Amino acid sequence: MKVTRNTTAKTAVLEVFEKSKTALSHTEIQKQLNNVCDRVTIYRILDRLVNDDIIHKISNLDGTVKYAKCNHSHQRVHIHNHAHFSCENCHEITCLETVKPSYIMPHNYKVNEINFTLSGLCPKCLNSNI
Amino acid sequence: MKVTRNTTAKTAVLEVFEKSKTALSHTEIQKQLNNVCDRVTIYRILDRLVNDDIIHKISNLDGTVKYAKCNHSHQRVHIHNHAHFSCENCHEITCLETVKPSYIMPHNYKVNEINFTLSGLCPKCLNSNI
DNA sequence: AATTTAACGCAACAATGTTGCAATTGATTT
DNA sequence: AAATCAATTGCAACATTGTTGCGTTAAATT
Repeated sequence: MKVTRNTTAKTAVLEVFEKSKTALSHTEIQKQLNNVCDRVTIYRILDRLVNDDIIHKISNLDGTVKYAKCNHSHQRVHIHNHAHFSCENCHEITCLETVKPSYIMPHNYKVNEINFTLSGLCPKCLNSNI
Repeated sequence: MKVTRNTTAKTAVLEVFEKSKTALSHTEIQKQLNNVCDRVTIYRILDRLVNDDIIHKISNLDGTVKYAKCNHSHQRVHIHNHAHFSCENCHEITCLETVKPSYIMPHNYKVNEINFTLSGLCPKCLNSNI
């Protein structure tokens, strides 16, 4: 098996995630990194972190892709089946770790993963009367 | 209010949707149209059809965007809150019109729209023992 | 048939993501 | 501490996807 290394670029990316309470796009991460590393390197780090189950990928309704740190606090095996909220006003994406949808599937489908994104107004924007 | 016109390009795009049982990406539509119109025109037609509530936009887990015809059969006012299934093997996306998730939201969020995508194996691929 | 303007084609651009390859550097071994 | 190995990086080049401006075309109405 491949050994993964703790490089300065990877550490820097992880710090950005640590500081952020919301999900981040590649571009947002790049801006915060301030030329710590190349654009391509960020893509590769994100790929690795997703593979290692350290972050997860979220694709938004408008087609944009964001990443967020996984919260492993309570589970041994991490499951990504929680919901995300996408604010139409500030465009922030937050994980709704407590929201787990229930649903009934037709027969003959094998479900491996679910993606549940709700959009509307987040508490912050709702309170400022948009 | 703007008047929308029935152009040959728009009719051709609608025919492609009519023939297809699954959701289609811009690229897939373009291939089926065989130079009926320009690439840009397809984008503009898709935008119009989404606005007119004739098709809906689905953004997939992997970041790809697809479109599918809306099924207005039983409702007056169309709601897009049904689930989609994305097959990991054949990459087809189908609407699961009957699947509607139930969930409980934290306070202070205003939900306008939901996107619920399940991925795994569709009946066709499940039966061929992948 | 004339008129109006929605829709179109084309070109050019912007954003996002990918790939190949030589150089670098983290981790391990000697 | 130096040598070794390969994971990781930077750079350049490319691919894909989506957008915008503008002059032209063609639906729909008069």
